[in-house]
Amino acid sequence: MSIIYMDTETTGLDAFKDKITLIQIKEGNKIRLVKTFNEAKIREIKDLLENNFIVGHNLKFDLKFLKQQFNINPDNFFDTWIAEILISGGMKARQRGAATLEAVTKEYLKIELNKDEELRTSFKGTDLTKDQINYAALDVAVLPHIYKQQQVQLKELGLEKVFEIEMGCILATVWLELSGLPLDMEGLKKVQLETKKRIEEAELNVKTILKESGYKNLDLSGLPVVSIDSPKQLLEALHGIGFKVDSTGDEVISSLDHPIGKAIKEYRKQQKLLTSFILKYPEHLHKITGRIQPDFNQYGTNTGRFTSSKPNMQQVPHDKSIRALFKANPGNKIITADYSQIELRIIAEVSQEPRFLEIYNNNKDLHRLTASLILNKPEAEVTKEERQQAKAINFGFAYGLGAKSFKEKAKNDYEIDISIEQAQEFRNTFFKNYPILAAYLQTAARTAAGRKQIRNKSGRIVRFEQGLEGWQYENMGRNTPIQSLSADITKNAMGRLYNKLKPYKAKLINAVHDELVFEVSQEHAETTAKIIKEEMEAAGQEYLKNIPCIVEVTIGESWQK
DNA sequence: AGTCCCTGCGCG
DNA sequence: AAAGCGCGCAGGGACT
Repeated sequence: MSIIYMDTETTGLDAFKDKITLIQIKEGNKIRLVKTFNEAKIREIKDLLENNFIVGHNLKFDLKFLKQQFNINPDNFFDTWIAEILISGGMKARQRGAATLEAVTKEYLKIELNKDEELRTSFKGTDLTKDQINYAALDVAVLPHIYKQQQVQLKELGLEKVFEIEMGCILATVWLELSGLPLDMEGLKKVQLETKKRIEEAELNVKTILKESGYKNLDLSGLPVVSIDSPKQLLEALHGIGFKVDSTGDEVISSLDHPIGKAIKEYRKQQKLLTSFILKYPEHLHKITGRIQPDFNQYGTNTGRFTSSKPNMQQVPHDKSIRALFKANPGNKIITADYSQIELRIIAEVSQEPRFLEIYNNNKDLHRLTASLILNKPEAEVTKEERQQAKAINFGFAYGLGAKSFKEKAKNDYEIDISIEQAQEFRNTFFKNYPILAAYLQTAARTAAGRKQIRNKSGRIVRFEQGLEGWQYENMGRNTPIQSLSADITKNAMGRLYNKLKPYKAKLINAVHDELVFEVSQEHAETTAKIIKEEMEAAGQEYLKNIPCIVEVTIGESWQK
């Protein structure tokens, strides 16, 4: 097997619509530019790429096109884009242009790549200019030097294992982006009408309250003249009924001891639902596939998490009416697979807090335990609401939430009014009952603040930006080892599942941090659900050595929570 | 008209 | 003295 350096030029960024116009291949000292694609040539390239080790920059892009257009499926590769971000400790994940081939070339070869926009987007025809040919050839010519130096870096930094996870995940990401999501347009139209009605009601409600509170600026029909969307106008209206507030921000609105507060919040909620979600999804239906085809960025955050955009499928509201819109095509089922409390299990694993370990090893409920400890009552008497509250406690306090913020959170999320003293008492009780966790968190926070970076259990390094306050590093130090390991587990699972689910023609339609969603034919639903559970759990169990990793799998007609 | 920043809010 | 972490996107407002 030899090393092949590869890049492609396309007519655009859409793997369904646009076409590959050029494949650049560097093998040994030869650079080949392939621009005609007859059957024999495709067979030859397929054979070459599928049976060798491919090095390329952001291979997701090329692999997506190669699969879609030519059914070429390389499976052994090194991605210099991911390597670069990994080596940077995730810093280059979010710095625009920091990990482009141009930037990486400059860093390792000290030369400027001619990446001017005009040239870059000019590969539409088959007759290439000299400039285009030079440009295209240079893209692969630089790769060996980058590859060699990155290999050394990955080794020196001890990043080989996590790099393997990343490489194993690339084809799963291609799979994810090519799959897309089905959207139930009929259902959507119904929800759209209902939501518009709710907005009208909420608007009328706000205006009626304004009027009844003595607001004077009325139109001919006797209703207040105000656009609730406009902070300026809304502020004026609030002044008009006697509130001496200086903004219409959420905190101000929430603190209004008046029915108008709730009314405005309801209006905003419904408005958000309509404009950010319901009206957006149809705009993203792809003309060719008839599905939503979001972008997924495999190294979207400094912690190694995916991000999703256009549309962001990681922020779909829990509302049943919205999730139900992602409905299986006829003859198919949707499989939703969730890691159960993965972050808290990771906290248990890395901290070795005995009470956490005991809970998970005996299949008990940590939120309930926390509630009972804090409220000082038997677990059996903990109500549903109290358990919900304890959930916020477990996450919040572990990651550095203070008493004051907890008080705010309790009010905003659960409409629970507690005093700051009570919040402080909760916090004290929490750490008193989980002393090993407390000790771990303190060490993690201090070490991270000192080093300004962490290394998690799979070896991933997360470096923090410079110039922050000490407490900020401490909070990142508490959270990052957990969040990043969770990301690694999910990526590990995705790689495994890409391989295991091949025979079943399942589609991976979404990836939401600790949740994977699939669409599969009815006949294979049970079998694939079983494999999904097994593989996801095995992927987690590689890191959770002392406690079980549990995945909850449901088969249904649509995406569900 | 396009860009940038801010706030607010959806998700993990 | 006090401070949970990680995202993307809509809308407003300021600016060019």
